[in-house]
Amino acid sequence: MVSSKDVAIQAGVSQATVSRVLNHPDRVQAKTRDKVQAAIETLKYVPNAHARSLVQDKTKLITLLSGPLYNPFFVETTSAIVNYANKKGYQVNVQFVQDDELALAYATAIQTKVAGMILSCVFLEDAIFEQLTHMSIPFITYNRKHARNEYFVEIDNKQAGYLAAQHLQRLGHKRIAFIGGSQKVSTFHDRFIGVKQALGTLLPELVIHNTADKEEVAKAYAQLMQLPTPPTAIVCGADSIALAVMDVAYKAQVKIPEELSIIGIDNVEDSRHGAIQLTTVGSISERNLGLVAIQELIKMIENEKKPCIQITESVKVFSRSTTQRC
Amino acid sequence: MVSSKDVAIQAGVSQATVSRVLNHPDRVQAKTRDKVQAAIETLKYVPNAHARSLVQDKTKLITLLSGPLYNPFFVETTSAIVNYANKKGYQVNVQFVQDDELALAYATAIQTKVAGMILSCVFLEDAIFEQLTHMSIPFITYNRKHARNEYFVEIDNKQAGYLAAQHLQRLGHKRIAFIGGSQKVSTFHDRFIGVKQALGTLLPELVIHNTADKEEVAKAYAQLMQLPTPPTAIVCGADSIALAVMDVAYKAQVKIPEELSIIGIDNVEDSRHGAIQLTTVGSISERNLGLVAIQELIKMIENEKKPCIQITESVKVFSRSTTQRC
DNA sequence: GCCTAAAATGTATACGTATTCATTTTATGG
DNA sequence: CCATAAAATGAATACGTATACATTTTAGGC
Repeated sequence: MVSSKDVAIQAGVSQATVSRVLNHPDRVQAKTRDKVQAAIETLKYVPNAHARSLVQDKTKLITLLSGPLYNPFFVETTSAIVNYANKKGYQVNVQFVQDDELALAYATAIQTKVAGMILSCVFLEDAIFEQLTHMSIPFITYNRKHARNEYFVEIDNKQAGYLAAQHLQRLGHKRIAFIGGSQKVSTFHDRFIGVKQALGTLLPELVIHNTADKEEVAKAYAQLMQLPTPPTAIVCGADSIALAVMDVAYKAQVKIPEELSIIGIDNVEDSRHGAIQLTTVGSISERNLGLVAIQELIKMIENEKKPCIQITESVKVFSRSTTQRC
Repeated sequence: MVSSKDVAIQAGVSQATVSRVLNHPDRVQAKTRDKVQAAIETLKYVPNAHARSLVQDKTKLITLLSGPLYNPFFVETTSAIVNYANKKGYQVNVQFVQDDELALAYATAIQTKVAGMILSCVFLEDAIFEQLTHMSIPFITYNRKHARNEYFVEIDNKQAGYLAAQHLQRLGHKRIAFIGGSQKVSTFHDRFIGVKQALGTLLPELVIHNTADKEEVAKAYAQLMQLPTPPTAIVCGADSIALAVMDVAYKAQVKIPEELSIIGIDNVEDSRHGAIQLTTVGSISERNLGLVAIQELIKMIENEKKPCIQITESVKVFSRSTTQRC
């Protein structure tokens, strides 16, 4: 490994000067600057980011703890986050964490001294909040939020659930089912509250929580459809769930929306596809939540101050082709 | 920031002992080990990965240079790569790089002393190869490969192109178009060669290269369909392109496959979706290319030896519902 | 040409860890 | 109980960089 010391020798200057050429080019004469640059080229020197961040006690590194990519929502947010951070000169350490491995993910993530952390996967009650605060690491959550109600970017989940259920109700549906994820996370928790607000009481047999991946959605779907009187419409707690439901429904030759109406929440890119045309609820501004979050995080990092961030985007129904009058 | 020195003081031992507790617990008495562990808990000490990698001259860090996530192929590979690497104790630095920003991506990626590098985005002729070799950084490419023909994992792209075109030909199609990406990358280059082998000469008006994102695909599609005699079938150089074509076709009320047959290459997960059912060409084993690549890379990193890796997976047609007899 | 201020460069040090080598403590066997 | 080997611990150092401080060089004004 070629170090700044090697460059210094090659250029006939001190190591400090090499460092200055890199960080404060204006503080060094043009002549010596050229000598050093030449030496850098010759030796193909590249500065060691670890040493740099060790001495400066800061890094250009951000850790992203995202949900799994089989959910297109996280595809879009991950993409936006990584690209924006890179543009701003930050490297991004990515992990796709399943809820049950969260603790491990935190542990490893914290070892790398990071400039900041951006996470989607937080439980309502989660110890990570204290830990990050204690280490004074700037952080922000997107999609989900913590019970402490600080530093988050989300859509109005209650309203989203409400509008989704209301949409089906207004189309005349009476037997409306709900398929969602864990109630331990704010997203599904709040969305379900919204659904209940719109519908009043839901029959327990028509409510399925804790589905995560495609297989579990398929199981949930099967369970609903083999009921004596199956639902005529389903509110899916997320577009990823809706897409999975559509998949199994199509494969079971069930016509959508003729035989079954489906509505999602998130308004992901995929839902707009000509072959999908999923009716869904999403933010009015159509801003990418990940992008909003990373922008806020970088502001926090670079301004060193932490005004409490609480962003909740208003939502509306995007009516497409997977719902129709009952 | 609390350091191992602080822990040492708290526990009444030397810093060296703290380090030993962390790295060679067997080399320290149970009693002192407990004292140190207690101190670690009390102070919430977490070791600094930068200092560690500085002194050891190695890291548990891998850089991934992936293609953009609007291509579902990269969604699947990124997911597999990151998850496997994490399981093996590596952090993954991710960048989604457009071909035109490749140089910048390399530059920043190299600064972080990494254990290895895994990249999809390489040009056939690309200086990165020499640079990585010079820095003796283990690396591997997936999807694309370099002209040097070393350290890659791919599918048999020529064969894939050949089979895709042949499939349409056997269905009786005469006017077959091709939409692909840059010919500077091995993937599209080879796939197009295969197409030509199967079809003999293609009319120049039916060949469109250099499409990257959705918009460009839409333009390409429009260009083809407003020809005096439009094609009856399209070979898409990648499933992502095929999906984009389907999107615009559906929105233009063009029936697939009745009015237009479409075949892709990659066999991504999305292509199996009930609402999509894209006919495509993909590896027989259906192994995730990214997974294969990361497994090989980690082997290289941990065995320190570098047998040349050249993996080309055989392919076949997955016939679904976007192609039919002309 | 000399004095002074300013600019440029060099020297020394710190960051937090792992490890080599030296030293101390413990265990073993007679 | 002592001699010796082995085990455990401590002291010192290196990794590559940035920077505060010291020193040298340059420029400016007379």
